[in-house]
Amino acid sequence: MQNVRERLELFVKKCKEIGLKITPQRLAVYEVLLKSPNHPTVEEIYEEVKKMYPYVSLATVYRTLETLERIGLVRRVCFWGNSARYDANTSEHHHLICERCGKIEDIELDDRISVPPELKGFKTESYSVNVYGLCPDCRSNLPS
Amino acid sequence: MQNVRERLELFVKKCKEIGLKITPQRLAVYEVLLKSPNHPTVEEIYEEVKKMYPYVSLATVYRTLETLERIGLVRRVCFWGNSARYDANTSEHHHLICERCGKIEDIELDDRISVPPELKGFKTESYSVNVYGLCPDCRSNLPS
DNA sequence: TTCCGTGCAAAAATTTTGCATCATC
DNA sequence: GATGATGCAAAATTTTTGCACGGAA
Repeated sequence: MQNVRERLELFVKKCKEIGLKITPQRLAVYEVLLKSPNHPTVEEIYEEVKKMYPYVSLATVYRTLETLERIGLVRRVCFWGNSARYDANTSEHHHLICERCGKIEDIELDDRISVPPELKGFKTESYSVNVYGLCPDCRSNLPS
Repeated sequence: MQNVRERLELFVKKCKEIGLKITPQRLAVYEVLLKSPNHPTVEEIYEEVKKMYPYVSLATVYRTLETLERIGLVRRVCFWGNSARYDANTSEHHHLICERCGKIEDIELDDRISVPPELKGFKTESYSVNVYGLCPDCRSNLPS
């Protein structure tokens, strides 16, 4: 989490390279995502950004997320439920997903998978593993 | 694909066990999913089901998918884009996803990952690997 | 006959878009 | 000052829900 500042600076640098303007809203959205331990929905990101910029628009959040995704700083992860979730950790990493409530946590795995550079005509670039299961809360409240 | 019949029979059996009624709409939705080589959106499933049952309602498709998911016959896979996609292959298997257009294909991987039965308090049950890359079409039409 | 499931339509939730204004470069 | 980003509101899309009717058990 200490590298939030660094990563924001990288973001600024990248924006300048590409010719994107650096606005407080963009920085705020990315910062929220960087500081978020889980994988927030758009609505959650919006609520958080509003704490800093009360007049921000939800449309701006959507547009910013789209931009961040396009330049590769954020990845859309939508495993469960109806709304997309976002993740600022775009490095190779993995997820633990509760099949019951949809909770998502990042995990480390010891094993590696070797993916061929080309598969079914696709040029492969990265992979991520989703582990499904039941979270502690759902294990205790098992009804149904 | 030859086991569509078997799997429909399993479905019927499962419904009887649980006390769910067997309706033509349910069978049709599941059949469409079983025969689908890719991962259709709800709308696509609806269109396909309508070919057999022109008066079927979209709400029924949504409700049926929810039911199928609940009894474990179908999994929601929503890697990209805005709408959920469904997959009748609930066994351990993996996906190849185009980062540009969202195309999804099932793949086989030689490597296995050993997942501990318990992880961060979660009781783990299964996993799946998503490989990201560029599909053949997107590789040729590369304009960014 | 008894319920569960369906269809329809309306409502709710989510995402996108048009346009005038504002801020960054 | 030029251009791109924002805010607002409206539109489009996707998903859920209420309720009366119909069909499966």
